[in-house]
Amino acid sequence: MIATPDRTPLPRNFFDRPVLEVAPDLLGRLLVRTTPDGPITLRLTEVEAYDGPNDPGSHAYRGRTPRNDVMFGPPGHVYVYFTYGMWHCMNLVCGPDGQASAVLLRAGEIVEGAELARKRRLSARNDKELAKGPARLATALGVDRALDGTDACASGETPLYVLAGTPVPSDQVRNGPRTGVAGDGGNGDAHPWRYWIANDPTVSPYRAHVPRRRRS
DNA sequence: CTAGTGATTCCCT
DNA sequence: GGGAATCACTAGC
Repeated sequence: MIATPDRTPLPRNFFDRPVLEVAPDLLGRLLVRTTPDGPITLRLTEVEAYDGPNDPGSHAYRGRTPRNDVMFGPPGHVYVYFTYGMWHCMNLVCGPDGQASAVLLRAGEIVEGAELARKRRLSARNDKELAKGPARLATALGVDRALDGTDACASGETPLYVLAGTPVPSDQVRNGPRTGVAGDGGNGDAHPWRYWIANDPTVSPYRAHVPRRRRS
């Protein structure tokens, strides 16, 4: 018997914890994007942790800038960045005000509003691909820098918020190295930054980081 | 399935 | 100036 997902918002103190504690706890939670045409709801299936000042792979590693400013603010807010000239990716800020850690939302399953997500993701061959990858996830939900700094703990009062949903039992959580991150030191290092739901078809495939060659 | 590469623009050095 | 927390597409196995 499947429990009905909990539609109460996650409280701010949920995010005011160490990022490696928050990240696996976000799996199975519901992200709601309200749009003029109706809500799009996504169940989180894959996330990745960035540990602020201690983490060479984090955007916050080299200090506060206009781009990463929201990461240094209070927990429970959305940090959106623009990358590769074309894409946006979204994070949820964790830890106390000033700490600058965050969880990148890498993939999810669209559980409501799939017809709206499909219009934004015309290249998706099936619904499993709608949010399979961090930029795809942001595209499917219509998230860009205009939503940078949104409070995700204020249900109904913001265009983007997180509900308790159904947390995933720890025996269904898998973890491993981050994907595609420069300065992550290759392999043997540190923490299991990336977390996903075992055998979930919406989880993005692993890709090792490849340094780009210069254009001729 | 895997591996390689072009697209395209912002931001920090 | 040049790298970037990616994607879509192609070729080849």
